[in-house]
Amino acid sequence: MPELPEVETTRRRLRPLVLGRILFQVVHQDPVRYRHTERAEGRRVEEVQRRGKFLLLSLSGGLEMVLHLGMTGGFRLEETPHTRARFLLEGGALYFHDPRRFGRIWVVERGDYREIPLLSRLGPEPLSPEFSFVPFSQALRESRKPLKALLLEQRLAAGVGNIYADEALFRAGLSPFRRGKEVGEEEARRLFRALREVLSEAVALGGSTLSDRTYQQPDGLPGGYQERHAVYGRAGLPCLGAATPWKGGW
DNA sequence: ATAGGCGCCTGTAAGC
DNA sequence: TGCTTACAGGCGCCTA
Repeated sequence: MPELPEVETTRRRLRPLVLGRILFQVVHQDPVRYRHTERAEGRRVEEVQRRGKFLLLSLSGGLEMVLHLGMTGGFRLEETPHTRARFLLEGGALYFHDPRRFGRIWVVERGDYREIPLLSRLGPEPLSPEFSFVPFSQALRESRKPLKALLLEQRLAAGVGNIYADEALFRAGLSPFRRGKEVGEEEARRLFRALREVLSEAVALGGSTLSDRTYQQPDGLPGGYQERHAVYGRAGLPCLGAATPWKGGW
């Protein structure tokens, strides 16, 4: 569930905690999920960036630590029953918490993503100036897949998951079952715009913390966008601004 | 090219 | 109350 807004919020909170510090050791017992972390030891953290749902920590010596939070991954300031890796840093420790263990860590030569195929084929950042309508609508129309599936693929735009795919489609007034190639110019424009709006609003509010509280910031703070969800997790609930649940069908 | 299914993983909700 | 089963979902992978 950490999607672009949650990962971006994590990046912003994590950055001041690690920037310029030496990473002494990454302690864990899972060399399959957390690859080559020993390469990072003794390196300084030079920058903390995000690409789609990936966190990218530039390390001294031309290395890079890539993290994917999976569904339940996140950083905590203290140990938890689900601490999977301990980051021992100059000036303190950070704990990688991940109950379902879908999170992954790699340490690679900077920019060498051969071990991380998804990162290599990621589409454009939807909140960057490089996200432009023409290639977006062109890619839409080249596919017969349902819009929801297309949004989840990370090719049209990087960082969109279940929550924001649903929210953007709803805001654009498009059914998730519509096929890419059936979408007209005006509809494509609405989707393009809705994606940017929904994602930037969610970033501004610190992402979405669902009722399972699986996503939270290192200091335990929740996000604020869950209260704005128009559709995600709202099956059977009243429409926003309406008194009774929707009784319609598809 | 696309669809469907499984596996990974564990907490929680729902059903009996 | 206690047990079992279903579900959640990001992603890879396999088969049809």
